[in-house]
Amino acid sequence: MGFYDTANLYPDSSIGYLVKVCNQLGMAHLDRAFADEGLSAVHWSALISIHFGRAPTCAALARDLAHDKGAMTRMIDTLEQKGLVRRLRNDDDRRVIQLSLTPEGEAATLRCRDRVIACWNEWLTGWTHDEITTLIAQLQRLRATLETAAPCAA
Amino acid sequence: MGFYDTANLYPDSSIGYLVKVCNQLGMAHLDRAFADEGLSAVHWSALISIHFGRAPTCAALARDLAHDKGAMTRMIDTLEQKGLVRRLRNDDDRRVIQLSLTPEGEAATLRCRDRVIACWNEWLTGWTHDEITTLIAQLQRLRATLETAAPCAA
DNA sequence: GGGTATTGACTGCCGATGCAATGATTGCCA
DNA sequence: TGGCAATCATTGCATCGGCAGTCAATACCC
Repeated sequence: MGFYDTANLYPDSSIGYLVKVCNQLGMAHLDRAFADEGLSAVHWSALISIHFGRAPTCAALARDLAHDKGAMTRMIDTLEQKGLVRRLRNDDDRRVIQLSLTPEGEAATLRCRDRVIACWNEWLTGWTHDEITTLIAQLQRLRATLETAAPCAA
Repeated sequence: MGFYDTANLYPDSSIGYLVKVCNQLGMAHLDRAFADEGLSAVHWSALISIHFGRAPTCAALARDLAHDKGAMTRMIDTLEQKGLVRRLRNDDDRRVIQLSLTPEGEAATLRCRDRVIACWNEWLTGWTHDEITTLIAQLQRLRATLETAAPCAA
């Protein structure tokens, strides 16, 4: 019925395994690319998310990156100490703390973005435009499913 | 020249971001699915890799999963304490410690595999066979690139 | 054969993550 | 209005991951 069965699920054919390995390798590369900025790839993903205004709060940021809420608080702590992120209490909803980039944070985010673009363009050398947009669309579809998925059936 | 430029790199179009989120969400789901076995998704990925004989040693396992070598030693420690994995010194190359699954480890690996199959078939509901094999092929291609990629150009 | 480089397993250290619980604030509903 | 649930940020705790360094065994090369 489904795609996978006990005869065809092995690491090289498993989307989960491939996604995990691609993620680990890509993040490790970017960690090194950002080392002289004192930032990690996870830091940058938070900065760029704030930059695009898709996560004005700590909780929204955690959801956007599928990250732990508690860990996110501490990550914001360090980014704030570095002078890259500002916290601002919201007066309409006093539970909320608005996040925004400082000018230094904005500058660092864009510097890192240029490196990310360079890396990915290098990694995607030889790919056609259609192949890339197809991959993006499929990953978006998968993300949407996983975000709304109920706990797996036993 | 490349696919990405400063005008089109935003989270929803970024392969890196999508891969990261899909990985985090998928692993979190599987962590919960394996909870009653006392295993995590990362544990299972190590077990299944040993099961398929693609990583007879600790170092090879770390490479196969793009995992840290030191962390892998400790992970094997816990899997050995749980009675799922055996360590056996190799007489031909005395640096190497052969890894193998115990019968209990084999059984737990297959039980978890069934759940992984169920989860992924559910998540891929509505996908055609071609869409899935296309995604797998693209991820394999990306993995191969990332495995051999030199540090990113600044 | 001998010296050097490489590989494999392991350890200490630091920082990061996941989970659960807390306190504060708001929304909802009888 | 009052009580209950939900949301937000934060924190403590245990665990895990990445990095660098150590020691032993092997491979390579002159």
